[in-house]
Amino acid sequence: MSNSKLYKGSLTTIILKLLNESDKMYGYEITQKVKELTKGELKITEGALYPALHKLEAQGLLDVEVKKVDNRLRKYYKITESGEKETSNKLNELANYIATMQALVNPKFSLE
Amino acid sequence: MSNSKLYKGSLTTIILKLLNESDKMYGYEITQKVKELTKGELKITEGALYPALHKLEAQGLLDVEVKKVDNRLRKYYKITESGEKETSNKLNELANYIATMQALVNPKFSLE
DNA sequence: AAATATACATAATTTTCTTATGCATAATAA
DNA sequence: TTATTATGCATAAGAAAATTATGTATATTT
Repeated sequence: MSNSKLYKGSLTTIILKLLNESDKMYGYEITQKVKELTKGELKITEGALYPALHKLEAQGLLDVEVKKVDNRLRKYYKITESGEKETSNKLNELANYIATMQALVNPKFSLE
Repeated sequence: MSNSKLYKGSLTTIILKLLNESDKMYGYEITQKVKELTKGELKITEGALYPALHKLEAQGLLDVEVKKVDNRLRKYYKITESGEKETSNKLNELANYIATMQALVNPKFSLE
């Protein structure tokens, strides 16, 4: 993730959320989708993305399937059942974090 | 910062924002204020806080003044002029980050 | 023919945290 | 009265999660 420098820790949430919504995606596709959805605000770097995908796979949150398309390899990732649960956890954490930061930074929002 | 695990990079923004609002604060006071404002959601650890304060001071964003109160030392931090500018930058970045994440994670929010 | 896009991967480094430890005084609880 | 908790600062070791720099390879566009 570049062009934001901020708030490391959200990449996993982004990956899980995108894969939770689509049947399957491959790495490069994820980088393009994020660029599109954020109007270029967020650019996921490969150095961050691929290790993150490998870790999620190792944790059993994603399954992988390799396919050859146009003579090039693609590794399609698909969310598992426990990945779906973790997605929900991560999204809750994110919502909670945003609420917390707004309470801190914007006096108008107070918690509870 | 503990009890949240989330989103490294926000501590500096929090410190600057709090100091931008009050005349001066000391480290321990900041930890208590954050705990109070977030209803215990966010607990800033000393291991994160003090190095962060030292760095902000070294960058010229904060000034420091040592006082002895009740026979104990307190290091009061006060925001500088360039600290005020940086606060505004950081708050914009935060607002931008939140908008970006909502666009990614919540289909209802789209950028622009 | 050269540059850009597609597609994956890893290593070195940096940033920013957590955890652990250390020192010291004041206030409260057992 | 003694032990614990609170107040107050600090740093070192380690972990986590990025950035930056490479590397390989094919396809497409300029």
